[in-house]
Amino acid sequence: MDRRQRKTREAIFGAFIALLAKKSFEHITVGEIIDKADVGRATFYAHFETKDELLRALCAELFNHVFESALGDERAHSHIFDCQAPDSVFLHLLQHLQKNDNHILQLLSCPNNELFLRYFKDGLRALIQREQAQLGLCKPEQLPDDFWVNHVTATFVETVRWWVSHGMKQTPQTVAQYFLAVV
Amino acid sequence: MDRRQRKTREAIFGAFIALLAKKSFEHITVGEIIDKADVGRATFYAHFETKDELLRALCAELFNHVFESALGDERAHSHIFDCQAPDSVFLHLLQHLQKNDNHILQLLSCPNNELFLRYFKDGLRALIQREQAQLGLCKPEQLPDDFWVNHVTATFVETVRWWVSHGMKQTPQTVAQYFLAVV
DNA sequence: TTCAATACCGAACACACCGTTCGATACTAT
DNA sequence: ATAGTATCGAACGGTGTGTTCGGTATTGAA
Repeated sequence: MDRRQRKTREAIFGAFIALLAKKSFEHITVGEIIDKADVGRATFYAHFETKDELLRALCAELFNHVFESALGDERAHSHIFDCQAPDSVFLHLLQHLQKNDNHILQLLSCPNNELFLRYFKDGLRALIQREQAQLGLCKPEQLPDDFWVNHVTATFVETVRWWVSHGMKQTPQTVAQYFLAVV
Repeated sequence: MDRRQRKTREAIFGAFIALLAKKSFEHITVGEIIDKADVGRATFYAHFETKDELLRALCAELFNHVFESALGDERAHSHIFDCQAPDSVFLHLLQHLQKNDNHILQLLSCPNNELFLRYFKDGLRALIQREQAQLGLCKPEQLPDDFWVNHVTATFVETVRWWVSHGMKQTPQTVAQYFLAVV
C-alpha cells in the first residue's frame, strides 16, 4: 500500500480516536476530523465513504485483532484448553485490554460508547458461540442455547464496562473472578 | 395545562413513536416529525428545545410510569414482598411489558435501541439499588456491591432485549425463570 | 358573552454540516 | 525518468437545524 495512503489513514484514525475521547460520535463532524488529521476534505472521502464507515473500519481493525490474538495465536501455543481452567480465555482478554496496545480502552471509556460495545459484543458473541463447548461453562438447566450465549456475552461486556468505568483499579485476575462468580 | 398544549404534545409523541418503529433515531428529522404530527415547526420548538430533548421527555414519561406502577402501586396492595417469591417484581415488570399499555415495546424493538435501553437500564438500576434487600437475590461471595447491582440490572435488560428480539414467544413466567436461572 | 392571554401557524432566514467535483500539485513505485 | 496516483483546496448544491415574526384561532377566566 502506498505510503501516503497509510499515513493519511492513520492520521484520520488518530484524529478520530482523539476526538472520541472528548465527545460522542454523533457530535463529531467530518470537518473536525480532517482538521485535526490535517488532511484535505476530498482525501477523507477517498478513504471512507462516510463517518459511519470510518467507525466501522476502526472497530473492525481493533476488535478483530483482539479476538484473533486472544484466540488464534493462543491456539498456536495451545495452553488454554488443556493446561488451564476454562476462564483463561476471558482472563486473557482482560489482560489484553489492560495492556491497551491498541486504543480499545479509549473507545470503551468515551462518552456514548454504545457503538463500540455493540461491535465488541458482536465479535465476542461469535467467539463464544464458536468455542462454547471448550469454554467449559456450565449452562444451568434447559435454557435456550442462544439465550445462554447472549447472556454470557453480555455479562462479559458488562463486566468490562464496569471495570473501565471504575478506573480499572482491579487486576485482571480479580475481574475475571467477579465474572466467573456470576456466570 | 392548556388543551392545545396537551394535544400537540401527544401528537408529537405519537408521530415520534410511529417513526421510531420504522427508522433509527438519528435518521429521523424534525421535519418528518412535525409533518406526521401535523404541527407547525415553531410549535415543535416551543415544546422541545431539540430532538434529543424530545427523546428524553418521552423516555422519562414512559419508563417512570412503568417503574412507578411496577413498584409503587404494588406496594399499595402490597403482595410482592411477603406473599410471593422475590422474583415477582421482575415477573410483574415482564407482564407489564407484555401488556404494552404504553409504547415501550415499540421503543425496545426499534432499530438502534441503545438509547432506550440506557434509559430503561438507568431507571431499573435505581430501582434495584433501592430495593436490593427486599428482592431476595443472593449475592455470591464478596462481590463489590455496585458490580452486583450492575450485573443484575444488565442481565434483566439483556433478558428483555433477547425476549423482544425473538418475538416474545415465551410467556413472562418462562422468561422470568430464565432470568432467575442465570442470576 | 366578552376579552385578554396565549398557543398555533407558516413562511422565511441564517447557519452548519454533508458529500461531491475538478484542476493543480506532489509523491511513489518501478 | 516517468506514468500512475494520492493529495490538496476551494467551491458547490443539498439537506437539516433552530429562530424569528406577524397573523390567526383557541382557551380559560371574569
